[in-house]
Amino acid sequence: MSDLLTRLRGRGWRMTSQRRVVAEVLDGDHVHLTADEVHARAAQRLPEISRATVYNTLGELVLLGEVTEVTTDGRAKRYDPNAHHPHQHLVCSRCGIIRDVHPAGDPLTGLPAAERFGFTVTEVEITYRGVCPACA
Amino acid sequence: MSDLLTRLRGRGWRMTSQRRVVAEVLDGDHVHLTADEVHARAAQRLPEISRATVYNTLGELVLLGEVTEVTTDGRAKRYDPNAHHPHQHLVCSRCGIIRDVHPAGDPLTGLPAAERFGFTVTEVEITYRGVCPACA
DNA sequence: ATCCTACGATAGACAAAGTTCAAGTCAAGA
DNA sequence: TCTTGACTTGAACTTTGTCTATCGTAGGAT
Repeated sequence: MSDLLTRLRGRGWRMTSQRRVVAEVLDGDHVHLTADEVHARAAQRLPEISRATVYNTLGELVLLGEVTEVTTDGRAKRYDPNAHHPHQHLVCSRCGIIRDVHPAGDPLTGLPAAERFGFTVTEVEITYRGVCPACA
Repeated sequence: MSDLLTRLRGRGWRMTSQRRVVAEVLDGDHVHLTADEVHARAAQRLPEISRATVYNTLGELVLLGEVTEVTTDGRAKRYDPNAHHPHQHLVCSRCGIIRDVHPAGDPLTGLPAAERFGFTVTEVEITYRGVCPACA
């Protein structure tokens, strides 16, 4: 994710220790942390980091398109750093574990013109639900 | 939705004025109210109804499969009474209006076995996003 | 290398959405 | 009509997120 840090600096981001730590916490695939979880992990490295800063930084990363928000359970939003690889989510109804998945074809084409009601449709968000092997 | 009332009574529901009013507020298609909106409308007919009762009743209706929860914006959950007619949602990114839509085919088949990671997948929830004619 | 200053961080108050609980009320069967 | 357990109430509480005034500092200017 050092990629991300250089990309952000290139966009005029002022680099602070707080922002660096938040970006590092979000490193990797299949990461779907809530804001509080990001804060907890960031605080392990930088104990004095505040909740407000974590929220601010996450919000900026979303605006920059580096991270996407995912709401799978109507509770806290989760932050998914895998924003440059379009994907959907598969969630276990029992334990809540989340997997990134890739449906066949372009999900947007599944919606016929007659069902678009004049909307200009640009995005699809799909959540598949079921029971994971561990819970079965 | 008097159907609903008789169905519920048949399932042993104790019929109270509060529950009746909540069920009546949720009558109709293309209804996507938040719990607070349900409470506000219910309170027009039954001023002393409490928030807790509205939450309890909505939760029971969801458990009974009569209503589904929809989260389109990461804010309050919305309650969709159209649970017996499988459908998905199309949301305007500007004004937030929600339309029920029906994609072609069974959305579950869009996820190849290789992408299921051993899950038993039973549900799909799709949110299409775009700009509605009024906002364009 | 040091200084400036605007941008970022902080703590704490605030707000929105939802849950819990003890006490009171009432639907429906006897 | 009586009884009883299921239902409702309101207030306090929790969780998640936002706002604001103040303080600190990254990074360009000197």
